[in-house]
Amino acid sequence: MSRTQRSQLRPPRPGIRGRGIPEATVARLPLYLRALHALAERGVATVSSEELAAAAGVNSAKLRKDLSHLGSYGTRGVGYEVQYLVYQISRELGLTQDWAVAIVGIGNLGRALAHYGGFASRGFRIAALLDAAPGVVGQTIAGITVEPIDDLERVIKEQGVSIAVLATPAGPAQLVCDRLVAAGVTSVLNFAPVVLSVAEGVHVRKVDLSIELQILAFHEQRKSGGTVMDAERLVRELDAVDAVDAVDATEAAGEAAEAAEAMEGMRQ
Amino acid sequence: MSRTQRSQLRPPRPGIRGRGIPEATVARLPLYLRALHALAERGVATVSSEELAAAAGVNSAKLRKDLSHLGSYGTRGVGYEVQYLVYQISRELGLTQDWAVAIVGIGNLGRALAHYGGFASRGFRIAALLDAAPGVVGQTIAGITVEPIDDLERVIKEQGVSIAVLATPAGPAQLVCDRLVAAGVTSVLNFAPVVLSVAEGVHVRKVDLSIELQILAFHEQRKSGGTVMDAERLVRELDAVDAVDAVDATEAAGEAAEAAEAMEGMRQ
DNA sequence: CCGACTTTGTGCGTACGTTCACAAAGGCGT
DNA sequence: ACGCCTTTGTGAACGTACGCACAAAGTCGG
Ligand SMILES: NC(=O)c1ccc[n+]([C@@H]2O[C@H](COP(=O)([O-])OP(=O)(O)OC[C@H]3O[C@@H](n4cnc5c(N)ncnc54)[C@H](O)[C@@H]3O)[C@@H](O)[C@H]2O)c1
Ligand SMILES: NC(=O)c1ccc[n+]([C@@H]2O[C@H](COP(=O)([O-])OP(=O)(O)OC[C@H]3O[C@@H](n4cnc5c(N)ncnc54)[C@H](O)[C@@H]3O)[C@@H](O)[C@H]2O)c1
Repeated sequence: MSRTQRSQLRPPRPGIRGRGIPEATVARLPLYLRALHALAERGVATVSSEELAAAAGVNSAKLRKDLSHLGSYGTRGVGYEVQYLVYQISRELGLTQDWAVAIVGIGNLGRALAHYGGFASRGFRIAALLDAAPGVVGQTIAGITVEPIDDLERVIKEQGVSIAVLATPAGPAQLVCDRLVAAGVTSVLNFAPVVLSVAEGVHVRKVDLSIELQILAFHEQRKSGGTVMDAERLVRELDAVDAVDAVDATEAAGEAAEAAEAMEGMRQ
Repeated sequence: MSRTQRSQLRPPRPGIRGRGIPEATVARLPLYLRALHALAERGVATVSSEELAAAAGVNSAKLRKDLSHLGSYGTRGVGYEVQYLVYQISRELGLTQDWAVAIVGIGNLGRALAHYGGFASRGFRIAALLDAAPGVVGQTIAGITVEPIDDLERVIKEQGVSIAVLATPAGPAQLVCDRLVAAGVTSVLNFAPVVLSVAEGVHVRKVDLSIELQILAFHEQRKSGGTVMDAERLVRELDAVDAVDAVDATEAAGEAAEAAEAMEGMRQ
């Protein structure tokens, strides 16, 4: 058919020769790091992949594969040296240097973040707080004076901020983000419930509590809606549908587990 | 039915997961929902997958596939009816009913969450606040009185709480979680930097701001050394490296992609 | 120095997720 | 009534992630 030879069209760009660490792995490294810190504090010198994986709540094979992306840092028959591994992961994550972080939007959330001590201990220094409200600007929070948003560009540059936390309302978020990026910020942690669009090369991660709750609600509904997704029953119904081959077979199959059909009538 | 009469070619058997919606899709539905709400507020009646995808910041094919898991709710040549889609997604996510949510640990973060209005508007009713500190218990926050942690079981049951937000320090988190689950909670949104272990059937989602920052730092480190990460340039240089396959790649390439290689030598 | 034992690092099969591309569906103008 | 144009829904290719299972590598007691 006409659709085939695509594989030749694109010069294959396979894995960039080992250097690129999978995103999924990167997301787990902080987890390992935390577990390792806890072990180090307890004076543990050496840990096996099995133990560390248990502490981090992951499969041990996955942990080993993750670590193998950083290099061969384990000793067969023994495990990993805790201190050494802490250092290697820290280095890989860029935590051996200090990062200046700015928080923009010092409301309920921004305030809580500013007070939180868990950042400094990981190499993130809160270098500036910014807000637009006259009542907020000038306040001192956790030892830092809130600066006016008009000074954004100056503050970002003076402090060498490259990572910003965005905690303004949704409305001004994109605008503020644009200014941050223009001022030199290249990573944004966004709490505002909006999809930010940024230039290529700028990294945005979002934290959206509403979304998390909605995902939980989805699963919650599954649980309460009848018994726990009875697989047997579902199969039986699908088979029944196959046998009958009724008019709306597809739809019935699609909605087998529930009476969405009834809802259909509710529309409008 | 009025809607469709899909091709008879394919036996209606998408697999044993007739009703199972992929987790990745579930995670995006709230995003679509938010975009749809915004459209509805602007009075838009109909939207194409292309437009909606842009608003949600995803690929349009992905959006269509996601929606196709809910049913065939679009009209070819036209798009999706906004109101109808809002209803269908809401129903799928279980947002047509009200969920009673408890927040445990009313410190910096718990307080911010309690004050946040964005939950109620999505069908999440904050039904209880719980804390252990005598100074906090009895306070009224956002119209709700903080109850003592000793009353956890009673409160959870009285209010019919099935979703809890855990915002205590890391130390007591697992213990509190166990009590919550024992009292009937089956979904937990965890802010404490610990890996919670729960019985099967209980859903835990975690929000960890430190981890998010560390992931950003990782990417930030990759960028620094060059100016603004120019994707084209990077690819060109990587190709060069591949071709040469030598230890001494260009300096710029070394910084961008081969940094870890050099570090490799530093070990020991 | 050896052989038993432990644990790593990874090949491989499988499952899941993403994206492309297009036939089929349906509206709409004429 | 018809053909054009837009857009959906989905098959298929591709890519990424996961976890099992095991050979290789190393430790350690004797
Ligand atoms: N508080 C929560 O628990 C929570 C939960 C989920 C999401 N969020 C989101 O996080 C963001 C912040 O929430 P919040 O509860 O702190 O809101 P908030 O209203 O308490 O605080 C917002 C702060 O941003 C400031 N601000 C407004 N416009 C600004 C601008 N242009 N530049 C700089 N600062 C500006 C305001 O002065 C205010 O201090 C919101 O987008 C909210 O939707 C908050
Ligand atoms: N504040 C932040 O920005 C932030 C950021 C990332 C992570 N976190 C995490 O979120 C959690 C809460 O952070 P926070 O800043 O609000 O801390 P916090 O110390 O301000 O508040 C913790 C609250 O939990 C209460 N508490 C302690 N033990 C309890 C128990 N056994 N039962 C019930 N309540 C108990 C305390 O009385 C206190 O009110 C912590 O685990 C923290 O690591 C917070």
